[in-house]
Amino acid sequence: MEKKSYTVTAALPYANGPLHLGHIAGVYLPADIFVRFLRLQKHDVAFICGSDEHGAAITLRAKKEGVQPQEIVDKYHTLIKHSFEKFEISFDIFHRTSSELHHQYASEFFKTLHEKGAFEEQKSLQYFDATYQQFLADRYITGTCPKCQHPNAYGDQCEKCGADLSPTELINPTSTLSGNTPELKETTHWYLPMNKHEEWLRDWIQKGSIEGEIIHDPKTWKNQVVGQCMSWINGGLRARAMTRDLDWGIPVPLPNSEGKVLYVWLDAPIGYISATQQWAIDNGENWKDYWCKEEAKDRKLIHFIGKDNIVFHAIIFPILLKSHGDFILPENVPAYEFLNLEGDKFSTSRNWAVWLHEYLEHYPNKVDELKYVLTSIAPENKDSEFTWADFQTRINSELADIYGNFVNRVTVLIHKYYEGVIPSAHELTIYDQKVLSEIATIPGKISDLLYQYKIREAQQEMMNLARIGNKYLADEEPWKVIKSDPIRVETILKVALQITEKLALCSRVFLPKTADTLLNMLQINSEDWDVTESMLISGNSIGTPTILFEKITDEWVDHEKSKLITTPITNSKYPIMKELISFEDFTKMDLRIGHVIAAEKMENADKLLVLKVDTGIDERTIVSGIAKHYDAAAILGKKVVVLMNLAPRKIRGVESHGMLLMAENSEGELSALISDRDFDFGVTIA
RNA sequence: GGCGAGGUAGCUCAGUUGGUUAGAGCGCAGGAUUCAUAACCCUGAGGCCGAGAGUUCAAAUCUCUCUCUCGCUACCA
Repeated sequence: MEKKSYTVTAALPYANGPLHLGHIAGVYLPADIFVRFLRLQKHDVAFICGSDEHGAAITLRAKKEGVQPQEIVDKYHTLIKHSFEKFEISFDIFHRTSSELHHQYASEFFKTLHEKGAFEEQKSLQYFDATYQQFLADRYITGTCPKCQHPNAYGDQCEKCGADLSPTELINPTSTLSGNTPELKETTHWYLPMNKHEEWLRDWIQKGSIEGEIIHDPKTWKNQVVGQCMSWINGGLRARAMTRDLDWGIPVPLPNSEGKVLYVWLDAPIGYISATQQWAIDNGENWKDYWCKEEAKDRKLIHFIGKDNIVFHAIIFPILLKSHGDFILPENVPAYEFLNLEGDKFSTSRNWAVWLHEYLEHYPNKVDELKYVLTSIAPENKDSEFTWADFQTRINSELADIYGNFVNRVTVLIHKYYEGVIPSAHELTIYDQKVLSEIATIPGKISDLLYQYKIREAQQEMMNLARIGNKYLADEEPWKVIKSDPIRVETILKVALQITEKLALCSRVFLPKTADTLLNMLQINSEDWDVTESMLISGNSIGTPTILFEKITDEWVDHEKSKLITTPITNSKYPIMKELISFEDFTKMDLRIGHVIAAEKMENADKLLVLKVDTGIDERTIVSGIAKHYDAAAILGKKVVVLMNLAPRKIRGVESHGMLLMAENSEGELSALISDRDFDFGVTIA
């Protein structure tokens, strides 16, 4: 086999939130399977990733939470890194873009491009916050949407009507930094004139050729990748700014560029390179062997990404690499579609997600189970669907019943008949030979599929080994033959154990923990993918049978499903959202405006006021625990929101009929909810 | 709005350049079996291939129209 070398990258996760199953199924797990396979094929491979820690979203979040951006990225970098480790994603390095090395190299990269004339300087008018003395990124400006009049549209987009906006279109623009109206001021940015690159990109995407030389086969690229790239190119590429006015990121390494940083999408993919450099330093390698034309001539660069990242990896980054001049271009950009969850999109803001770190915390011994399920439903060609019921079915009736049970059958029989010692095979029947030659073809099939990035089908082939094994046992019936021909049974079980061996070897790619367990049991150790000769040694004893995969109970499924609705939104400042209620539940509440016509402090109680409230239909007594925030005089005469039909309750001897609604902040301070228009008391609220 | 990718069995998905009765796994039904995690093995039932029109001897596959989902839409990252 021809020896090849690979540099494999997985999209840098953005360090402002944890990872969920969608990220794993659509990028990291497929990449990891591919890389584990390449390593067993003895290819020279570097598997590179890291966290993406710059960009406006992080600074906005930091401001909102009242912390430094560094605190946020430190927190999520650590969380994400640990999750990957526990989930056994086998990166050679998981680096970060806030590192000094990355800052240095990204600056250098930018300078080289600048010296080669890859950028164009353009002046434009941009909003400037005079109080903070800085230009404002689009996300830092809010105002009224000119299309739908939504009062809180962002400078780039109105989240209500979905319109794409530019900051200058906003009515009454406001700086989110100071709350003041920003002023328009001239600023300079460095643009990448992508239009100049259309011609070679077209050839490269469609024919896989650069300057007439074929460097990859475009048929191996996914439809959606080629389709989307060609749509961009045919639509005409335009210059795109590669710098931003922001104080978080990599400073533009040029004179007169104070307050400007590299665009995070320029910075992030360079992170693949700087991460490789760090890894090379740590391991005595030369990073150029992994990236540069001269040194890495036959190396294949593969970017695993999600579909939202296609143009950046298949158009913009290649332009940067080619403009720089030293680099190889990606050989393929396998882009995965998205994973949905129980019929709905994964959503961080709505907290509709299964978080990897939580899963790993709750089920640290169920890593391979999750890998199996996510590989089975990997969104290779279209969006796919994760449900907990499906998770249960796949583990119980595939992993446990077919795979686990097969291994169990073989080991139990060997223990029963031979006290755990591997028997010798004698004369092979035609059927034995057929089975053995059939299983010998499986590694090759898996190999072909993996080179085409068809991981779900490849995993199916692994499962076929267990199916073949189960059928072999059913056909040969050693538990019957043992009574008439015990010698024959030795052969049968040896063959069955060879199927187990093959299964274990193939599992190294998909189910590494399970593979370790099995290979350990069989006392086999191999670093090669396709092992033609069995390495089982007759006379060795195998360990005691253990259950490989426990079944998933209905309780588990119910528990996980209920968590989806009630899990907290990841924002520590405010209490978590309560369980959803139906509209019918809501209509049960009778809310009205009431008028406080009398108020007095209850004796011998610090917190209580006894109020008399006119609700329009009656005058009632309400005891309210607000004395620390409102004295009697302050609340007297106010129009307040009253929950009318709360069951009456005696408080310190006085019966209270209803409840005053109050807002409460994290310090426990209260504010009465009052009507902002002068409606008469007695009106209902709905 | 424009562009890209999808819509195939109850579920999750395959279907190469148009070519017999449209496939797999799971689920379901029936049978067989007992070494095994009530597991395994065999058989079977399930599809107007999103809707409509067209090209063709022949369409899931090519063309057009419509519809639904997801993504991108150039300063979101």
